[in-house]
Amino acid sequence: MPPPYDPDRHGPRRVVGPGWQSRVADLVRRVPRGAVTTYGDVATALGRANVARHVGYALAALPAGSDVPWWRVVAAGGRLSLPGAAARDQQRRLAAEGVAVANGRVVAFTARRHRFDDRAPR
DNA sequence: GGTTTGACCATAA
DNA sequence: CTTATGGCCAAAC
Repeated sequence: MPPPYDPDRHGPRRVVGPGWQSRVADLVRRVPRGAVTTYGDVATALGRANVARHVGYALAALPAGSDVPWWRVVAAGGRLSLPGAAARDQQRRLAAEGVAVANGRVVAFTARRHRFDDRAPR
């Protein structure tokens, strides 16, 4: 039996059905070092352009120590939309791989934006 | 059932 | 550049 879900420790569990979490994770894993993508791009690549928010929820639920580079996912326009201290953590992680962030925005966002060439099945 | 809450987004002013 | 608004979806309450 899995332990009971604890929103305080795992964040909001807002998914778009079974498999959503892992499909988001698999896609984000493909974003290479030094590149970024957006919640909307991930949602679109998964065939659900209207559930960008749930991409964020899925990432928020990742276990600590996950191999998923969640910090490479930013909001539209290259903005960092994480609450409070988490945004600084994300900025630090991005900087560690050469992605500069200034005033809450990824510098040269368009150039660093990753394109999901092959789209995923619905 | 209804209301609130978000790691969102596009658009308008 | 900024804020405001409406739309969106699913879980929590």
